Amino acid sequence: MDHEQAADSLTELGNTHRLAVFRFLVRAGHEGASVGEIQKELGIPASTLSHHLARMTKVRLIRQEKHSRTTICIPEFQNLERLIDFLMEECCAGDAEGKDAA
Amino acid sequence: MDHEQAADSLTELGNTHRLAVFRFLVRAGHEGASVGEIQKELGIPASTLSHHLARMTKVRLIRQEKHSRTTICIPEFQNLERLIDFLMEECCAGDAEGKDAA
DNA sequence: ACCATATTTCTAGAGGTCTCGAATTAATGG
DNA sequence: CCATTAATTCGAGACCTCTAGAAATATGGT
Repeated sequence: MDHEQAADSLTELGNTHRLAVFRFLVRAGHEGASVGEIQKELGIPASTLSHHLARMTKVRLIRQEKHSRTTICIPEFQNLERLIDFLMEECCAGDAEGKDAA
Repeated sequence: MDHEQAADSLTELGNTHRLAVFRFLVRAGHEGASVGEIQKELGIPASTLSHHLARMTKVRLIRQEKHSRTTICIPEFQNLERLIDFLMEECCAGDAEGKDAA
């Protein structure tokens, strides 16, 4: 994960709707959820939701699989892990005592 | 960590300058770094940097301690941990097989 | 072919963010 | 005091995001 990709991902997560969607998908797990299911759960207007999902897909926080009419959204768990690692990288390297003393 | 605070924190981290500053401070550890040191390291104009630091302080990603003329910035490690936990909460609860299979 | 369902694209207004020079405030040293 | 250093506040232009209704697209069923 490079700096720019991390910043982009964090920007996308920093929106109330997108964060709610992402967390819903994280809970849903590897099977994900369809756009319609997300809409029912969170009550976001379709066009707004589609816009947010497109943004999250673009930065690879999620991926979308189209099965005939329905679009399934699945979190990119590996990228979430990479993002978290990026934030904690070299944590407390400057501390006198043991590192990672978060 | 509630939803709104998480979203606010993520928004702040989602800016290239702020992310660079935050990571520099995470590396610096519990002793943090002064505004001047951050400026020297990252080469961000003073007014711009001050603006970004104020925003990060507001959402408690960092805290600022004033020692006479110099302002020391220190990451709020606990809040970073809470934020990360928030993102992973109930990860894969909907999966048939074991949870947290990120 | 026709209709319903699922989702995306278009559009546009309202509001927010980023940036940084200039001015300002505050604290220290001589 | 006066100059210097450290940092913040002000101001304004450029740019981006959010939102959601309306229109469009795509697929499947009958």
